[in-house]
Amino acid sequence: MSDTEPQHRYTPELAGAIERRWQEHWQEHGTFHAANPSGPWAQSGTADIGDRPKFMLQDMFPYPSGAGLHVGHPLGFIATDVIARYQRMQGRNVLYTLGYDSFGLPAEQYAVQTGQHPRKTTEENIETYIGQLRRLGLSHDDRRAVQTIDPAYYKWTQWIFTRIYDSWYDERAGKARPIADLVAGYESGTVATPSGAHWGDLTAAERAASVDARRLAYKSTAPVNWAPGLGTVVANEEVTNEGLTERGDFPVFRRNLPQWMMRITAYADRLIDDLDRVDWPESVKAIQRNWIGRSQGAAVTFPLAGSADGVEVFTTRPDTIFGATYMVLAPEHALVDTITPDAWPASTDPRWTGGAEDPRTAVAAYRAVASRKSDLERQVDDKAKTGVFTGAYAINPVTGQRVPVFIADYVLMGYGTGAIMAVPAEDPRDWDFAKKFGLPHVRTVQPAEGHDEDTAYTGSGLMINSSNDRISLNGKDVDDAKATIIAFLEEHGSGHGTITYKLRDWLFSRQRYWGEPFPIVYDEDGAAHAIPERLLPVELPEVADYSPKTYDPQDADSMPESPLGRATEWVTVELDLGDGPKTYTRETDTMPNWAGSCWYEIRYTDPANNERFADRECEEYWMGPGRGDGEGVANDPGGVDLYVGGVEHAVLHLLYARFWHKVLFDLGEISSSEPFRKLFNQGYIQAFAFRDARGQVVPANEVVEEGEGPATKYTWNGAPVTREYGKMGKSLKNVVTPDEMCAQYGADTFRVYEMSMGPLDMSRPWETRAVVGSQRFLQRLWRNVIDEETGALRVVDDAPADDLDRLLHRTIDGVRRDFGHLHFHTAIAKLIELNNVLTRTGMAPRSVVEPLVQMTAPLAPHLAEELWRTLGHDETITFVAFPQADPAKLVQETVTCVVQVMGKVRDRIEVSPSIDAAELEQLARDNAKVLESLGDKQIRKIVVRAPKLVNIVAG
RNA sequence: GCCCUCGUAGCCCAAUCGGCAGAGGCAGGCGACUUAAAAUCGCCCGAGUGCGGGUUCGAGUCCCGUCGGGGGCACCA
Repeated sequence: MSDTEPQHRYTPELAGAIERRWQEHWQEHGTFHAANPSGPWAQSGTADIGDRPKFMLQDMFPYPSGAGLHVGHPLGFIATDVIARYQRMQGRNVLYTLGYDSFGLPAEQYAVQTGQHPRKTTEENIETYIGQLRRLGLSHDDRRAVQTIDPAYYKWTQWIFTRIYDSWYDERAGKARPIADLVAGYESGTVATPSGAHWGDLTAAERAASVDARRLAYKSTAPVNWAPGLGTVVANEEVTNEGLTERGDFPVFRRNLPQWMMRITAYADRLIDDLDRVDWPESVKAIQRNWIGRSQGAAVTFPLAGSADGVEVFTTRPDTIFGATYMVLAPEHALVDTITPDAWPASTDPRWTGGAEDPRTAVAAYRAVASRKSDLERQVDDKAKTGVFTGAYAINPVTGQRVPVFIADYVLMGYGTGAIMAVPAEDPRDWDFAKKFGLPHVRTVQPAEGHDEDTAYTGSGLMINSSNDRISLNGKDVDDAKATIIAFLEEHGSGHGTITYKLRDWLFSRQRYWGEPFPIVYDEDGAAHAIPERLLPVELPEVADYSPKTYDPQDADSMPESPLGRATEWVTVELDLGDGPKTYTRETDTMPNWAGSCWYEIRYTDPANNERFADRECEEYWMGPGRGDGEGVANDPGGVDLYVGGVEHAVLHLLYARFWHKVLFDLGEISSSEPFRKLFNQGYIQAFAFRDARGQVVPANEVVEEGEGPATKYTWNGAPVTREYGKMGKSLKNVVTPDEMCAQYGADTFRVYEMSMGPLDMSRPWETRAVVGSQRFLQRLWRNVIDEETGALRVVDDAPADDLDRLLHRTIDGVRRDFGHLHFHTAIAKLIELNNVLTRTGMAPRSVVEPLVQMTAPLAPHLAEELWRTLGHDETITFVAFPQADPAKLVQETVTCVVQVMGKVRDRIEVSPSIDAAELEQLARDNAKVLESLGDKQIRKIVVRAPKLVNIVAG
């Protein structure tokens, strides 16, 4: 076979050789090293920053799993590489690299399974990734490829933690400030202490507590998500809506445990409001807004019957307060103990008591059951409302009616005030509960015509049954009623308008080994102290057993236990924190794996810096507001010019990273107030999987396909199999790797194929047999430049034919536009089209071939470099200016004008592009085919869109 | 249940502002080259846009409804 093959054909073997050669060339020359404005790389690689504009782009850095990459993973990486290369050809200084997120649960679990140290497996996995990716020719600045497990990196992760720890959120200033300012505020009395006491009257411990209460990173005992099967607590964001952990699907229980938290809730408003300043997909903005869940309403206090105390509730429907016929507290609510009497009030409905002799027994029993329920179980018995009467009554502040107070787990402690006023007539959940417990309802909004009388009414309407001797809401619409009643409540001291959020503080502790240690030690009194910068990093110690203590997944009463707690020699440490050497105890929890990814984009700008997490000048150069694509944009927050990644990080990583970024901004450490100015979500490459009659997965690449369309039959070893569509993975036996593709076709072909499959943001199925199309394109391009038999240059210096020249400029114009919109698939189509014309004419003028090679360079860089060199250029094509379209050549000499009668095409005429409407109309009126189809019909109207269309309306 | 997306040829996908439904690729067919096959080259084939309404001179595109795929949220008061 190979004897007959032309010697200089662009075969996979030749492609592979070319690719390796250029990859070495780039490596050797530091071609992709980006210069910084200051520091060691102020002059770098091929150039200094000069007065070139900058462009910073990146992928969401990968978490290297043991399985290596399949063809779906590099999709985003290839896309960003195309953009990076395109931007370089536009003359921009481009910051583009790829680091590794490498602390965290999966690495640890994998290490536990294989009995190896997580560092070893993690580093091996990273090596595998680097090897696989190197083969693709990605133009990363490899000097900037940070790894979160590197102590030189996590030193600064820990340092940022201490900065957050040493900060508080000043609501009046609307930003974070150093903790010293808080102490000064407490001292001067301009900031009230939590207890309201004078600073001077507080003991040292009370003062410390007052400061701790305001820190942005704080330790507290609060209900957290405890997953016994995982042996650690997890953040709210890491619990799926089934109430299972995102990693491993373990049940989650609510437990009160002392844990480190991040006060992300202080930033709720800014995290929502600043979404208006970034260029992100609306869907991701919607997800974040929804997650933060800002809702406007009122806090209303219901006095307790026979007591001076009251219960504060949060409601978004204060207008319905006249219909509040009972109240519900969350089972964990602090007031429950104080309000619950010893005995049931006279004539208590037996349905309310849970069968208990007295309220205290009923409440205790209900609380026990509720606390043992995992989130999953709460989901499962969904609509069935449960609860018990506390024995206490409150007073509806507008009706004066006594209303019974219940506890029920459909009210959550973590939201609002953990207490509600229940309005069965206007809330379906309250309706269900009221129905079950025989509680009354009063309609306060007139339901719309035809409303089912046996349900709550949540629609709009006019208020009814809502008046007392001081106020009447009757006849008002809902919005008007809300405003009126809030004003009334405020006037009478019973309530006020307020805003509540679904977002809760970020649970930052993990009882795991494989994470950043906290830079925190405790003194003999148990008070926490931050480790000063000079003693960072706090390195992760070696331990004999790094696996966490896990439990039966259902064992709700188990307690988390950190692996670092076993490193006894490490835990006890003597330090001088400024007041002489003392013995301290280290924090043994570690940070969640999100910590390292909260600020890596900043580190990319100056990764070799040992003095600072990033030089201020570097951060400002690459990420500052009004720079790069933010130039000329009003209110630009700065940040990475383009960030590409999957939508699955919409709340986790992207919310946390924004939060840290804003804290650093507030503290004056950085100039940008958002980390990622523009976000793009790439789609996924999915794959078909096949199962036999027993439901067993069979290898997808051995399945035979016959027939077309709905009649297609799939067989494996002659037996019919069924097809399904889903993720690529080992268990589905449908994995295709980039390594296979590079071996079979070459990296350039693989890159072009991935980019040509469809729009980047859409998911699509992988189809190996279609890859050959991309190979044919590159092969034809090669053949247009180089004689396959002799290896000689085939290009001629003749001027191209006029129509070829025009096509070239249309192509340049279109490709530029497509690259700008990340529409690589249409750009490739245009390049193929131009190349096919060259193939067909059999003659390749240099003035067409060179721009074609240049335009192909971002997509198939190795091939382009090789052809560029063959064309006689010594320099890398990397920085050669991208072709410019000549506007004069974009203007067509003639345009085909469509002549329609009643919207139907009747004729096409060639006209000048500059033809005026009147002239075109006349041409259409006189057109023979038009006259024919018009017959004797009257012309009613003529729509002229010169020069492309005329539509004659007749009747 | 609510929200967001996508439905165009056998398959993957194009179609600026509403203006000729087709740029490109795969598969398929025919031909050239070949002893033959593969590869290569040339030519060809193909849908009225999931379905039903509406707006408009004109709808794949806008609006309403509906069905199907994918994703997010869900006792959040």
